[in-house]
Amino acid sequence: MTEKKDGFVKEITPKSEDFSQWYVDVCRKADLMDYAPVKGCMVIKPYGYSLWENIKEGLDRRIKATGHVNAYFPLFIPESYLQKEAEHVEGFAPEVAWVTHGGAEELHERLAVRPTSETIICAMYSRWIQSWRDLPVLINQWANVVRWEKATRPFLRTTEFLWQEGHTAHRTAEEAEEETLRMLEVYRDFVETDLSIPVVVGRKTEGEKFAGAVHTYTIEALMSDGRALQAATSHNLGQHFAKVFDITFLDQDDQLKHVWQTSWGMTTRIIGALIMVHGDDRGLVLPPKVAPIQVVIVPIAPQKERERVLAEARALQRELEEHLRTHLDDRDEYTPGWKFNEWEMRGVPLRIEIGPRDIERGQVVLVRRDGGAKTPVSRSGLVDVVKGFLDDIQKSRWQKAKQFMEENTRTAGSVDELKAIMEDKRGFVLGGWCGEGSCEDAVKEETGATIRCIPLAEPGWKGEKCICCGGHASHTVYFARAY
RNA sequence: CGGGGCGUAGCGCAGUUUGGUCAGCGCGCCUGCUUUGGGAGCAGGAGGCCCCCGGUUCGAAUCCGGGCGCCCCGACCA
Repeated sequence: MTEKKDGFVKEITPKSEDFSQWYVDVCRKADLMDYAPVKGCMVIKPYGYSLWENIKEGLDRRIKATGHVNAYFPLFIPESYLQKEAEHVEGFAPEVAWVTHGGAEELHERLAVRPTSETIICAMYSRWIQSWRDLPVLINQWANVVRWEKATRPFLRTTEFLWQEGHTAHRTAEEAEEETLRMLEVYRDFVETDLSIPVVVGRKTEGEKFAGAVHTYTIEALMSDGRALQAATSHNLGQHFAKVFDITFLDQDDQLKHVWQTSWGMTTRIIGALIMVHGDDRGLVLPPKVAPIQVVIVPIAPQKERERVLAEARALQRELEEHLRTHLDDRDEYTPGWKFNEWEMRGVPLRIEIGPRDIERGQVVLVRRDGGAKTPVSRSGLVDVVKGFLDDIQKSRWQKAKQFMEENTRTAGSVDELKAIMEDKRGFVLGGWCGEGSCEDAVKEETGATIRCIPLAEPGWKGEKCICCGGHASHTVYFARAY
């Protein structure tokens, strides 16, 4: 696997040869994660975790800017709590991990390791909320959750994963709906702006919505193998949980009422999306805004000039690190060429090479991860130039992904057409839908594609008839095979 | 839960068909010297419960039973 070609090392299975293997190779070669001893669990290694921290920071900032505060609820949920909301139990029961013993003693009531925190949080809200003056409650938590999955893949589906879950309670149905959409927009903005991943914004069908929700909104992204991935969801819970957990408040009109609730989340799965949207045959490609290292400096230091070059490289680093996440790779045991390949596999957006030749000319060489173009740049005023490059890389990631999504969004008038597209090209397919679950199921059975969402914005093409039954299409929806 | 693949040095693998100089290779690691603009070279060196348990046999990495684990692909989920 280590043979060279075009000067680049091939340690990664080409995408075109085996996409799944490519994905796993990138996860490992980019040093994002390692497999843990427990089935379906992984270690998020420092480089991967640093990426997650940057994602967290960008999203957390937006969550707080919309008036939410962070809190932390317990990992363990009494079984009886989980049982309260019928749809919710049914949805999560098959994948809950249970704690049955504390030390040697068997527990009187089993404890669920949270698969999501609606129930425990609602139980607390019912104690905290009494008056309309207590509303809205706008709380978010960053936590780990566990879902006992049968088939797992790094980042995309792991037994334990990290996420953020927002849980809010409101006075009116309208306010809850506004909140649900507000947070959907927060996700869209974050994913599109910081991750350069274009998404389709829409509502889930009854069959695809969250267990216990009135309805679920989603942002759906398209991976470079043509499969869709749900990047984040926002649920309008209505009063389902409020009723079973007895979350009531006395309103201004002296009436006792149930609150209206929402919940919304984004997970470490988004890292999988980042890999699959931007990565290439040489490895990871990271958008500068979330890259753990935005700029890596690789000194070209022949023995005789070693000290001189390193001194320059260090000066360069001091200058840049005030503004950017910078790393100087001054390891002596690797050659420059080795380092080039290494940092490219790890997706660092911009590399700066500095060697004796550059010092003579008062310049450095900038090399973009996307495209790999080498540009000599004057040493003076470098910070602004580098920032300009990073902005441009962020933008061009976006444009490339956007173009890919547009080119891979097709239309179908029948199940046969959809099926042909799914077998050949995949991607998003717009089609008419009558609104019946039976047609949704039949399409899935026949083509492997599910309804990813009913878009909120006009998709620019209208399906007149249901692609399945031929009846009147009440919606034009996005179909895709999904992760 | 179905289908496939795989467990031998830190990693990637060969060896298993046909039991016996079979504990091997590449990378990595350690020491030294020479090197440094796209994974450097030479020399020397360290490193093993061959996944686990049982059986067959004079003898098992290899054959037979039974476990366990991991990966991939499908169905369910973020």
